[in-house]
Amino acid sequence: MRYAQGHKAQTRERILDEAGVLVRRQGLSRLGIERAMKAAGLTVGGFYNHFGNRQRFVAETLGHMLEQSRARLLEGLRALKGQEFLEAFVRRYLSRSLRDDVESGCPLAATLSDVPDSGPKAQQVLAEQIELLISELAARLPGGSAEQRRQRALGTFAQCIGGLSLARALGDTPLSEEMLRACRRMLIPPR
Amino acid sequence: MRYAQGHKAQTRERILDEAGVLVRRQGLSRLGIERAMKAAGLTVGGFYNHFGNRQRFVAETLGHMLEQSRARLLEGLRALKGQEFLEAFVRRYLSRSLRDDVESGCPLAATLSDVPDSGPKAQQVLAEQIELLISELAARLPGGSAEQRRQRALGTFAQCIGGLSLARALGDTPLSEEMLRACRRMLIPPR
DNA sequence: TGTACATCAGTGAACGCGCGTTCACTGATGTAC
DNA sequence: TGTACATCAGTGAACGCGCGTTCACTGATGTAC
Repeated sequence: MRYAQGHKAQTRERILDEAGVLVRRQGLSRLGIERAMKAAGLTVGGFYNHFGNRQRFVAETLGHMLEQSRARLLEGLRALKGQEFLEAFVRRYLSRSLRDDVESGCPLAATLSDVPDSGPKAQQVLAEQIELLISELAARLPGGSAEQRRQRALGTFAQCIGGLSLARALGDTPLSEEMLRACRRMLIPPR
Repeated sequence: MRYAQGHKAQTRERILDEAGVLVRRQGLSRLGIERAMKAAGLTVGGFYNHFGNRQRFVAETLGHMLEQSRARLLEGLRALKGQEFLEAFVRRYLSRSLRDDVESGCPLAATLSDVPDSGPKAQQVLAEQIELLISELAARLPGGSAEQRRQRALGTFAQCIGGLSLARALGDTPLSEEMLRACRRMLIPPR
């Protein structure tokens, strides 16, 4: 081999990392090959040494991003259970900081509507990642049976995603703040 | 004047109608001038007789679409109030038919993430339309004070949007159905 | 140890394509006389 | 009533640009002898 073992794999990882940043900023559909390569310190031509074509690249970037973001979303919450976990998760998700920190925040909101146009592979990756997140939520949420907790996980997550998407789209308006607060209160009723 | 009064205005309306269909199918960011004009039975060149540039066109299409869709969303529900209204609205919104009927269904899900990149005018239009919908919901939902009903409207709507977006992105998977059902149940607790 | 060769990650120029925008033109209609 | 002119919605070709993709090439490294 030409380089130290894993050099190519490292480069590939770096491209995916940088692509993830671009996608968070501008959405899946605007992910450009030249821009992603440039962000990784490379030129366009080398792209096809790592990825078959743009569609496969998009699907891989999506998976890479969602893996990272799922880990970050649950970071430090692994010890919590029940009501405590619910409150911590919702407060983290529906926060001004997650709304404004587009680059490291949750990419799902900026990504969901582009997935159907990004090919079946991307859709499959999305379904897998959501399933994983829902399972992890369901395992920690309060509630009775496993089925009840799973339903709660689905509903809670949908409201988080919807609230965050709306708050981001509403930008700097007062309505944006109001939206975050209303969703938090609905998911965490004051005791 | 050259044509019967209002001819130009009618053409403009037709372009916006057709553009709306395209946006529902492919999202705001993929709205192309040539395609929109062709769909309206015209050629590219005439576009600038009606709209200043693409960005303004996108904002106008967004407003046009959201006006239409708000009317359709509340159609036939104007007489209902309180719990009855809530149930009817949620059942209509979080249904398989609204999920699959992308072309006449709610365009917000396919549009939200593109708005920040579509200029300040588009963002303003979005905020106005959401405010209108929230007000109409708040006026009809069950609950105590006006403030409480407004919060409920915000939260309910966020969950509807989130659930629909996720269900659409998940496509034909079982998870998609599950998502719709869980959100419906969470918003309409069985009595 | 030294030399020739093979490998292959990355380069850089070129391509065809779709896009937003511009612009000189057309031709049907309304208006002035 | 008839004729010449003005208006203007719509046409169609052209433009520059960014994009995904291709491909001949480079040059640093590992391997064979």
